[in-house]
Amino acid sequence: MNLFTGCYTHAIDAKNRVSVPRKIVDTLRDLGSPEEVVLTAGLDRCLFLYTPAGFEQMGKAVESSPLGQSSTRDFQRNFYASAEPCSIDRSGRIVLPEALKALVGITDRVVFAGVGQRVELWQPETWEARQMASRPQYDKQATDVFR
Amino acid sequence: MNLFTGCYTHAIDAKNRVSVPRKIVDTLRDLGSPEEVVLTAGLDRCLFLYTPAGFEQMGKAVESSPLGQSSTRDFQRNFYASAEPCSIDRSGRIVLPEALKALVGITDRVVFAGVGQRVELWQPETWEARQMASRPQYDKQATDVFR
DNA sequence: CCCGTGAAGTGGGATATAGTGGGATTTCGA
DNA sequence: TCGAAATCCCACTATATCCCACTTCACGGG
Repeated sequence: MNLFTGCYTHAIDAKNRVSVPRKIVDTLRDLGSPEEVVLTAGLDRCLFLYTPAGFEQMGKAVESSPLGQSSTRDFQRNFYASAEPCSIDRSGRIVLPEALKALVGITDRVVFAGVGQRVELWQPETWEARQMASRPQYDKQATDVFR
Repeated sequence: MNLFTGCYTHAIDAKNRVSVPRKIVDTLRDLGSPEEVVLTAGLDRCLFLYTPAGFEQMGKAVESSPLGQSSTRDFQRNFYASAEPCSIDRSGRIVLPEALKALVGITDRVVFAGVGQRVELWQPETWEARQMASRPQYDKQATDVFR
């Protein structure tokens, strides 16, 4: 399946390395990018992880927003300037850039959350809190989608 | 027939494996997915089981929502992060992810309930209670369903 | 009526691999 | 040329996966 799913918590070692969950790597392979990803500042205090192709496509959406608005320009700056390509080494790990770690408060462990077209990286505590807070609305919204 | 029906109770072993009822597997084969399914958090404290195709179709409804809304992002997170593809091994079993088991209180046995387009997985006691509670209103519910 | 056959569900041991840690080597800047 | 840092490479462990065997039950034939 070519969608990211599942939720996995992995440890970050002293060299800022973290294993990419096997299931995520499998999906990356299905998407044609088994060893290159792009990490960038996400929304709600997390990082977004895309395939290079997925990142470019997301970029198109950003481009099409009206440049006239200063908020658009600010967003573009964050989106592009904080983006970093990362390669997956032969033991299935990436190195988390220090700047991105600091940006979302990731310290020694990270949650990989598959979210369809993208993967999100969270500090475990932040992820937990966010899930707790949003779950009550989930059932309500879900009735429109499930059948 | 390409609709899921019937109700079966199976044991979960020490490795979190559970046999998929033969009748369910037959329907999966008719739907063109004899050995891959997607498990996800359902409604009313049960899990939903779909074919990969069925799951992706639901994803389409999710994709069309605006990423700009934080409620959309939260919904996507719940929907995708709680989903796991599972493969059916050669003895007809799947492994139930620990997180999903915990989410709906499944312990050592599970009820497979065929519900048309999907299959539901329940903790037996929860299933029983739900059936008990809703049975008396069956006739009344029918007025909402058939019209 | 009894036994043979096969399929469905279950249990357990052997093997593979995902995740992690640490040392060695290379690269880059001073 | 030297030192620090990043990268590469190998090793270990816990867990997941594969594979085989057993049991129970339904069915059918002798």
